[in-house]
Amino acid sequence: MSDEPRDLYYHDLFQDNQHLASGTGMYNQKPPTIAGSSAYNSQGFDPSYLSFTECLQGPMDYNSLASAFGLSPSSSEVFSSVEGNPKPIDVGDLGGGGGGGGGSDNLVTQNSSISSSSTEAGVEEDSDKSKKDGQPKESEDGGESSKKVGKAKKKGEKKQREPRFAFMTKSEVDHLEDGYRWRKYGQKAVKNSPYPRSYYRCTTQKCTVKKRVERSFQDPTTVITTYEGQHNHPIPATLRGNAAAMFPPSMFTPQIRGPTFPQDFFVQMPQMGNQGGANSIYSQNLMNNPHQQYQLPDYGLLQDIIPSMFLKQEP
DNA sequence: CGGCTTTGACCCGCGC
DNA sequence: GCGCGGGTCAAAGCCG
Repeated sequence: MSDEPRDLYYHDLFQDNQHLASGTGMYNQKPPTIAGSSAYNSQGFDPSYLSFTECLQGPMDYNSLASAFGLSPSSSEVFSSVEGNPKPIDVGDLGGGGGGGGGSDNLVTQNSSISSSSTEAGVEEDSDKSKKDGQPKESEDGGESSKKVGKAKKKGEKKQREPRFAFMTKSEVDHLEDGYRWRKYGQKAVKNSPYPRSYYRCTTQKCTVKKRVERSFQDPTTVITTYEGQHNHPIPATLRGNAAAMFPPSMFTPQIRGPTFPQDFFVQMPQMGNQGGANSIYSQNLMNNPHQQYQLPDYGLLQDIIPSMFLKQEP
């Protein structure tokens, strides 16, 4: 394990605003002002960006994403810049400082494989899934194990993950409404954290998107949500009129072409409201038009948030 | 009654 | 090889 698996970093806006202000490199930008607003355009935001949603369900590459966030397309630059920052944290630490520990596979490790092996991961993921989700209870052919989970998995086939991204929100509710329908399929205690981690799967057929939700043990008011995969469908129309209306159908043109999004990135949203509804709106706006001058009633301009997103890049 | 949550067990990768 | 921890399954229970 010499290949530094620190794939993912995030900037803790909640606690390190001051660092941001005096940070180095590209982070030497004004910290987001929730209530206020000022323009970040001058900071070099490129109008040619991709939406958050596109990250979820459409193809995109790191460079475009980077430029979208006003970061240099030069991955190494981004990386080093982040590295030198006040608080580079990998997702392992998020799970309540835990993960880091024994650490087995975390976002980081798993994704580094994606990063390095280019864009075929998605396919693998699918086939990998089909062994379970695809063929549910095959009943273990009544052979030996009657209750063992028949996980016939080919050895040698390394499990690959969909690209993921995570963001933090200040919220009292763990499961933030994001417009999609999720089914909880598991919950695990997080090592070194009093808060459990919940696992959700998109209930839409053939949609393999998953998400994990956990509360930061360092800041219990913060919820860490990690998405994995890309939605291949629009937001269920039945979901809160507001949410659905917010997304033009054209925005959901199926673009399942495998994970062309090679990296994980971590987004942190400052000061979310406490109500699911509020969070929902906020998130959705961000997801779809991260660079637009959305005026968020209680949280200020989205443009103030964008700079808080940042990327990582494995050299 | 269908869909969702809960929860214990199992699988698997990784570090020691 | 073993143990640990993360991730997933699936039966059972809950709820609208």
